[in-house]
Amino acid sequence: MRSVPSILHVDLDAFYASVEQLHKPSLRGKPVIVGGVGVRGVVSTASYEARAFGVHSALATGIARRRAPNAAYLIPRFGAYQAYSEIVMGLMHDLSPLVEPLSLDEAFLDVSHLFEPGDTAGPEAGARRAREIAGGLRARIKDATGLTASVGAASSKLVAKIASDAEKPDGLVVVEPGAEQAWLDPLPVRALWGVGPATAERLRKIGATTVAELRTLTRQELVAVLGTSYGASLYAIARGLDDRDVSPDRELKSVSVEDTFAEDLLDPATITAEMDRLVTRLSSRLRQAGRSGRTISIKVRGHDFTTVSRSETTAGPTDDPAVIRAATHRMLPGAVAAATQAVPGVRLLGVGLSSLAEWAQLDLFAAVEEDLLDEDDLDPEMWADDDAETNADTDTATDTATDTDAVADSASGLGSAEGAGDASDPGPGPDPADPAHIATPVLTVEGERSPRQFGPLPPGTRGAVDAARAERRFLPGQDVDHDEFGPGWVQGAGLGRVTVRFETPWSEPGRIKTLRADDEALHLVDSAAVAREALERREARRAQP
DNA sequence: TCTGGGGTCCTAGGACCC
DNA sequence: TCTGGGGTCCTAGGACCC
Repeated sequence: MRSVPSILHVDLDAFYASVEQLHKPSLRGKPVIVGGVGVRGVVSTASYEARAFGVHSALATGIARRRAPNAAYLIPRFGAYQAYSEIVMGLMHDLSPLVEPLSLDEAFLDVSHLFEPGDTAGPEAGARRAREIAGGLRARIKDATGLTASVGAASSKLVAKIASDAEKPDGLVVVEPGAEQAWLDPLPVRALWGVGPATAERLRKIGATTVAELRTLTRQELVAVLGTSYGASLYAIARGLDDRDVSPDRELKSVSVEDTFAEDLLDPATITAEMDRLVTRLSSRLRQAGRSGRTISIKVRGHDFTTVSRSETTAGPTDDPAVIRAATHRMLPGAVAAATQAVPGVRLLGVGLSSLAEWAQLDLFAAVEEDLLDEDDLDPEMWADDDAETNADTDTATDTATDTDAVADSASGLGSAEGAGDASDPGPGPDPADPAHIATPVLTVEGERSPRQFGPLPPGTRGAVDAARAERRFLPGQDVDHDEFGPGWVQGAGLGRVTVRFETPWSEPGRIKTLRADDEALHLVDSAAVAREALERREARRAQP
């Protein structure tokens, strides 16, 4: 704990939904819901207008649609969010080298070095200084991106985090040193970081619903109910005792991918085939992150939500898809049997790797060869009954590389057409002999370095989006470009038609047109490229007198 | 039309070794 | 020939966060 409120917690308000409103002028001031739009989707982020209808994160999209039938339901565009996140994290780095990202939209920041001797004169002086620092950062974020950030400043991470939440959205709360306890006391225990529904219920049973009540419990009582580690830490937390440092370089501990299927899988061959696709996705993510690992885990969720995991630990680290695939094949039958014991049907499959090691990245070209081998490596037997799907999957895998490439590319200017070209081009796969192609994964690895510097890799709904792109299926929210009508976004699709709203982040609200889904003039566009153009135009406008 | 996808951390039991 | 205690690794599951 410090004598000044020099730890900031910065949290972008309704981040995904806010980026969508910035990018889609017709949605500003309207309820916007970002998340899974399918039958088993859940809400990632709801705009504040949508929250008024009782829609919030983690709510089933089906329920959200009943509560807010007129809201816009959009799939996440992670490329765009990543681009905005990098700008915001960059602004924080301008202020301090000690930035600890928690996600794309959230970070701790240690700004101790910006306090001068006079600022430690008393709690008021320290708070004043913190307010200046945080206020300046909020203004720069708004200026550079158009997004609002809520900031909490305090003498510890614990209090800063809760403070940032206290006056959301667009809030700034500074808790003066010495005032922490009085500030925490009236809060519900649920507000404490790490106290979820289960812990809150246990605490309620022993008479604690607020922090003040929690503080009346002895350490022994808490340890008895919650266990040694958690009980002791909650005892400290209730007293505002938290001396954790802001740590900028947190190691990645595991990498995983999973898919929930619109309809339960029943056929063992299909289950295995889906697992193989996940392994392909996982190994491409591992390669991008430059990691290998020793523990291979799978996850199977049955129709009734029974969730089973199995894992196997190898002697040495691996990122070899053949090794991972073989392990999943050994574990899958038992896990599926356990998860479907009561009710048949698999709703989710997942695979992950942990006990990670830095992967010696001595030979990037070897990684490229491996990449190509992977595609050929797919067991043809597995796909014998569905050739079309095999092709779609191959496109998906190559697309992943191209997609990330476009993210890196667009930093240097254009490249927005790249993604669109690739998406609509059903031509043959990349030519391994073509040096331009060899260069692609190398760029991908380099390109990932900057996001990783700031935070976790964008989560992987990429798989679904890439599949949609490969099949030229349009999903609501996606960026498109039409040769005649110009840029816009997909408002809805179905029955061979696509409804597009022709507007851009830098235009007035635009008009809707309904087009044929097979319209050759309509292309999907990489969302990261659109975001970068929006940010660049904003910067250019700002630079004018 | 109920429940995503990416993570982190903790616990508890069993195996194995000393 | 009844059983000990600690440390580490592995596995499975659960709580929690965004």
